[in-house]
Amino acid sequence: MTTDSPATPPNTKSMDDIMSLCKRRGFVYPASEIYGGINGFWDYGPMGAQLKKNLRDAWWTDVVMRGCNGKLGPDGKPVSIVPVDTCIIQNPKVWEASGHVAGFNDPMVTDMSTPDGKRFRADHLYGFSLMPKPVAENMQLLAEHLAGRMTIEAHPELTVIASTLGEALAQLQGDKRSTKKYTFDGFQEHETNGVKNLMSLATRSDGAEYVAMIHQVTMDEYAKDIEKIPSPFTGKAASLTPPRAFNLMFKTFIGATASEDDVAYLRPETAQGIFVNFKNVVDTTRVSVPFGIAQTGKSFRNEVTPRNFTFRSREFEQMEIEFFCHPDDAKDWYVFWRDWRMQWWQDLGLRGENLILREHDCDELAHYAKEGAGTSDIEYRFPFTAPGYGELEGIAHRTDFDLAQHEKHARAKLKYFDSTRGELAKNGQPKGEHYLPHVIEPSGGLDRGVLAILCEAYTVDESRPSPEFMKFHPRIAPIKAAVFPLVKKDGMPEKAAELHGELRQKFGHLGAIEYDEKQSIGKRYARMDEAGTPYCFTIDGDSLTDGTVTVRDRDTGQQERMKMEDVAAFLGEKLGV
RNA sequence: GCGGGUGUAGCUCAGUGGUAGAGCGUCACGUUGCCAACGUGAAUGUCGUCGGUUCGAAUCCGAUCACCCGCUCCA
Repeated sequence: MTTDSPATPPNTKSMDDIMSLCKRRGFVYPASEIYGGINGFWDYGPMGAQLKKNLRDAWWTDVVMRGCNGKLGPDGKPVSIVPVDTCIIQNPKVWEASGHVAGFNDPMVTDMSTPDGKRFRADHLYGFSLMPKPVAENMQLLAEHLAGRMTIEAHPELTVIASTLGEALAQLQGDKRSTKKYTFDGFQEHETNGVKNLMSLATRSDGAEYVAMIHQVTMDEYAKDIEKIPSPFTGKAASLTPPRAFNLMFKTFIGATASEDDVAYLRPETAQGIFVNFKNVVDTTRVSVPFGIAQTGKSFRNEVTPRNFTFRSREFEQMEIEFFCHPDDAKDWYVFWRDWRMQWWQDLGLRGENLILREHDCDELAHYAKEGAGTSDIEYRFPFTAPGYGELEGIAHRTDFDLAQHEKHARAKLKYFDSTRGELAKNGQPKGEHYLPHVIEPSGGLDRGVLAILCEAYTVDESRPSPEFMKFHPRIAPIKAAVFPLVKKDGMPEKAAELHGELRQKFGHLGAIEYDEKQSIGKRYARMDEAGTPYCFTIDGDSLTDGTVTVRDRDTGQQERMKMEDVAAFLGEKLGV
């Protein structure tokens, strides 16, 4: 970041206009639109599917096949990456080990008064309340209270975490804070409007009589009186966050009977498929640490609020690398990946100050990254986040958290034997070292990448005949080139069809090569501008006599003339092949 | 999850109780020798969905769904 340059204006492009173009030109459609759509899901049309494939291919080629495009790692050696393609559905124990199932399946409350922000299930909080006896004697009033139709001042004085009422009672009876001050004549269960409570007469040390109640803290009480509920850990009031349902995991059933015994989950990240195959890859493919395993694929999360076009959707595709290295080298590799991934996005056209690299502060680090060398985000300033930014890719030092978890839960030996380390033996060879590798995880969002590229490419220039156009980098443009006969006569269509066939044969594996003879030449150029086609080749009268064609550049509108036989070489160079 | 807004042709939108419209785009034919050219013609609508009020609903009422914005949330 430079400090003396003027502030970049926020991204002022209109998201409505971008979405409109995406629909009009077949980039993105609302999923199952003819049925009214479905919240949080989007489909890609012909243009979008090819754009997305081109981005995925660029990643696959540059990261996996070319090992960071040939850039040497911090150890001075070529970067080694191998791909896998693992299942969306894994053994449910995978997600127990990774922590995805246990912590985030139920409404959770976070206790901000504890140093580490303890989190517990909302329905596991039980409160101990006291009511003056005269009120309790009026059972009608009490019933109204229990049904939530009226409030009487009976906020819990004390809370505990328990999964049942009985467990709560046991805990409270062992808690000096209550037993020191009160004597009880025995708790009995009462049920009012389906709500079960334990109630007892209580006598305070000074002789005052109360009704004591142990009850589960209801959602209603959270909503109304959360400020007054004391922390179960510290006793402080006003320290609980409202219950939040983290229905992160998509649940499904294996087999036709669909019973609770057959529960499985759609993966919330591709990473775990890599971790559980770490040993397989090490044992079968002659890789050695440091090396990475890469995977692209769909993941699923029940987002709280899917929003902002495709930015936060419930089904999305990731491009993930888990890079395994010796713990001592983790810092170097973290820096390497962070910088190279930033460079990669820039090279695809996300230049300028709409793209930033942001190092996380300590307090926002994920649980698995606390001990690590750091986490950073590559963020893009989308029109809907401006002047803020939205995450495109996260680069995290995950330490050995995941491998350690799987080692424990699966009781598998995942330690790596590194024969290049350890003290030297008598013969001068290292003795080797067993260790659990640390992991640097560059995890990118493919759909978010596509969205960023769409937003970046969208350009309005009122001075052009076609003001609205898409400035895709040629490498990811879904249509690579178009061939036109200037007019539909005099043998021009035949000549153009010939060139079209040749280009399609040579470059069709990279993207579409279009042929268009409909309507005026200006309209055809405009159509291609809107689809983001970088080059248009036009056959005119001269083509028939001297074998030259014109090539028009999308961004400048400039034309130049070249020999027809040079067209393929020209386009190949522009596409970087 | 809460609050606000929007929903009519592929896109942008008009239509406030009485025949479903415009511009652009698309397609066809003609014209056209390089930048959304011109002429003629054509196709395209569960008016988001369901229900109610009414002789009659795109229009009024209710519910619901989707999208947008703000809050919240996002290991």
